[in-house]
Amino acid sequence: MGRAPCCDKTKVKRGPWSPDEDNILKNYLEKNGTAGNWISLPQKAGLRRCGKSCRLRWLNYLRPDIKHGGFTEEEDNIILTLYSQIGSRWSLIAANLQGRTDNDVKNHWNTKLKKKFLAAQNSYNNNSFTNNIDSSHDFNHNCTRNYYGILEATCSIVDSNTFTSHMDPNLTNSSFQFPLPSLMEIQENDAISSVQEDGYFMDFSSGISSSYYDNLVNDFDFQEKFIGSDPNYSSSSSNSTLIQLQANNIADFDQSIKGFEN
DNA sequence: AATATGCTCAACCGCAGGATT
DNA sequence: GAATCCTGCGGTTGAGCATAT
Repeated sequence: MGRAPCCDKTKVKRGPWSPDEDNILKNYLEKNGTAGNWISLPQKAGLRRCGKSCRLRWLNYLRPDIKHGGFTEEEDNIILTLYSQIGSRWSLIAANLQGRTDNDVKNHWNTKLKKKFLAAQNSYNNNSFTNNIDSSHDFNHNCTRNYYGILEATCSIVDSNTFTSHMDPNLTNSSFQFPLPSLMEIQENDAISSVQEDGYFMDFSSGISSSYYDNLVNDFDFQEKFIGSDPNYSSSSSNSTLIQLQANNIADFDQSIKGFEN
């Protein structure tokens, strides 16, 4: 047996709401609330509308705390960050934005942010990263995640007066971005990159997916250097596995980082 | 000025799942 | 336990507006 429709569609009004209807709904809800039942609300309020339509109109437009107007850059960043972590869970994303509804966020994503997001991903993923480190130099190194979910690494060459780039003699420090194949595969702060005296390392103390691992090893020419218990994360009840990957090629590091310069 | 195309966003739809009968 | 009700959610649609040709 099929599900009964929530209302008789031949007897309710559809389409855009008039100012009068808005007033009736707003006044009724401010006085009475929903009383826990949207389906019976339109009849009580004197509206020829489906209960679902009333609910949507209230939640997405009439509620007093709704913020109308364009999204700020900060809001964009929050949406992009959360989308990279949880996907299209619009209601959860909207819950992190004061005064925004899931419908607003979804529309904004579909019309503006999706293109921005995909363009950024394609741009990073099309760059092949050859991870070459000149081990004769000392680097300060730092990794953060930007709001596209891309891991950004910044290398500063500490002993810059001894460093000579083949591509650019003036290059003493730079930053590059390390594309992630999938935004959901590594949790924030799981990857700790480091430049050590014998090469470029990425350590994963918890949760590296097999596809990301394969990507590092095959596409980016990393090799497995160490796999075992991580002393920094072990406790009496559990141990974490440490996977350490080392870059194979050392030769053209300055060329690589120049290619990923901001 | 007229028409085509693209964009925005309010509204609708169907489904999932929890609550109630 | 099954049937039904209701809410909330994400995907989609289409009217209206803006811009390009």
